[in-house]
Amino acid sequence: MTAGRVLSPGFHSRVFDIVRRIPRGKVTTYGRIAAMLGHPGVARHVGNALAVCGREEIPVPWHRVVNASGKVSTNGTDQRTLLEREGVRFSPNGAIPLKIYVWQPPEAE
DNA sequence: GGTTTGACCATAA
DNA sequence: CTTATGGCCAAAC
Repeated sequence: MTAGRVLSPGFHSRVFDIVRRIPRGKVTTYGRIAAMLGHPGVARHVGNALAVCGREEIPVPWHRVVNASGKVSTNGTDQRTLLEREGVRFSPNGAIPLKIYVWQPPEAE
């Protein structure tokens, strides 16, 4: 490889690819997606990518992605509504029990 | 091409 | 439980 300076060409695209693989009724966290991509510290970009996805109206189930606290980072109530609609139950404090609803990929590497 | 911005995360108090 | 702080790094300006 000539330069070898390729770290993440089109990071957003990779994020979308992961989010599309999330099955209905399951959720995942930003940091976890970042870890899947091989970058444990780029959780912020995962959220940023999804923000762009909403702006570009890209068909991605972004509502299935929450933060490490199990709460939605979006200000709107739409995300919670969509999740409950998929069968996800929220805790009294308004957070999701990740131990139950977190999506665990079949194969990790 | 440096500066600003984020749909975050871990830790501390 | 909440609030505050530092760090992480790509994309947009």
